[in-house]
Amino acid sequence: MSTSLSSLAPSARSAGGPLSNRPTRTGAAAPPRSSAGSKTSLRPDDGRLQRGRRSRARIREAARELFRERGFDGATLRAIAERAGMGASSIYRHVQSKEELLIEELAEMQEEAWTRFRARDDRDRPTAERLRDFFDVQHDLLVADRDLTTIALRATTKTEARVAKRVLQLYDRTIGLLMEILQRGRQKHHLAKDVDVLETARVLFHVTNGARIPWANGMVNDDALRDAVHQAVDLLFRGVGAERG
Amino acid sequence: MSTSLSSLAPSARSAGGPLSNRPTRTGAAAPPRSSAGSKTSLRPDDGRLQRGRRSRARIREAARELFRERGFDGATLRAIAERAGMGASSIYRHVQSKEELLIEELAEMQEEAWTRFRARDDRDRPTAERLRDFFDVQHDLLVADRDLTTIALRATTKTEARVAKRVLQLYDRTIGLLMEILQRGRQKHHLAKDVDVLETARVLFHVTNGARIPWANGMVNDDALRDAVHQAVDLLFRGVGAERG
DNA sequence: GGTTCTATGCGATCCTGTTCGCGAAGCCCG
DNA sequence: CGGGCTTCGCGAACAGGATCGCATAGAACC
Repeated sequence: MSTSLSSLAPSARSAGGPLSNRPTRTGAAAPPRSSAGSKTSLRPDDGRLQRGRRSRARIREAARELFRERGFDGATLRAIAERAGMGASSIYRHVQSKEELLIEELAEMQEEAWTRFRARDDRDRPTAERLRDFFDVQHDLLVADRDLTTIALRATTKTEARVAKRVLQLYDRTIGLLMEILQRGRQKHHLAKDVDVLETARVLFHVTNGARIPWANGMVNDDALRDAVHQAVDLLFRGVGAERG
Repeated sequence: MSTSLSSLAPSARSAGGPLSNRPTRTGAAAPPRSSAGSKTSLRPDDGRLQRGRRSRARIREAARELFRERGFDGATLRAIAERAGMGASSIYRHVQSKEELLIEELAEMQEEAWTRFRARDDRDRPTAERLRDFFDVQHDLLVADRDLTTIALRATTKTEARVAKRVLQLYDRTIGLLMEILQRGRQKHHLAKDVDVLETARVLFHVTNGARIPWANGMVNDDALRDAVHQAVDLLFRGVGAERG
């Protein structure tokens, strides 16, 4: 529980990744969920494990369907369980929390966004254009699953949960990908030479993510969101300060 | 319930305020919760209303204390009720949801931040410096109540709830205040003349807000957060694009 | 005074995410 | 085959936020 006002309080404890402070390496997906120190060889063809994987798949499918039908909050765990053909508590053999079910899809979507972007990308285009393009791809995917934005954000606010860390990892990954684009831009002298690529990537990420909050709440429509993101990129590139002397 | 994937879906429905799309006015707190169309004159000295206000005050006090003692999630509604000397369900006569209790304090804190800033501000200083200063003030207050950031964010993910809208209003207010600073900067020619002040304010807000997420999760310490915010402001002012010709 | 309306308050109850203890079935080893 | 261990699954139960219907007491109006 907690989210205490004081518990984590005093300073440090950082753990790498672009969101924290050390410019570490980016990618690398999370390891499987089997507890780290298990000594058994964990043969993947174990009959039980096979059954487990099948169950897990059924759960994910049921969850995905119900999320789309009723939204995240409307999709009861008991309903998901029923559609997956099992009791509600059994779900917890495969998943740590309800949010995790959605997070997995967020991860998948993110990968998809990057793949699509790569497919249409050309590394020689202007950097700002590439960025806008990536955000467009991401935008289109998010519009289809509005809850992803929302719940990812929400998961981020459950301080104790491993889910929060997981989401932050995903965020990190996107930031890393943005860095990749920016790095290329620096090579091609699209960027001012004193620019901190990591910091810029973070800013880009936070801005676009933040802009989606009012959107997720229906205060802004899809197109306006897209425009806002584009504007933000432009703004960041041009800078708001008076002309430099 | 809901947070549906589709319910709010198709476009528009916007409602003013800097976060949405029309640059409307900023301030103005929410009206009291009594249902809008009541015909009674609602005399504020009504004995029942007085009692109500006292109860409400007790609730807020109890809530604030318990939030500090046990954190938001750790502070049970039943515990709050007990300390306020009433049954749990009675709280709902005064408040729409638990989050609302915290949101009220967020609002208060925000006002406090602005007041403090005003006290030490000098409108003739460089714009970037004023901005950094405001964020510092805000930072100091937030460090004292870490949950505020967290829960405000969480609240924005309950899309159907009025609390979400309320938080967005608060966000709007801050954005409006940032605009005020920027506007002054434009007058004093600290800004490039083609800059969209509203958009800039939004970007500033989202960046700083976003940067607090990893901080709230203990991935980044207080000072690093402060630095990140400063860096972001600088970045935005200087722009990351190659020198303009 | 009696009637009616409204703001409060309360206890019971609901709903939903999550935990617990138990048992069954599969695998390995001797 | 028969123990030991692990993976799955289950129903019961818990916790905590929220809702409901009923009760009470001021206020307003006749």
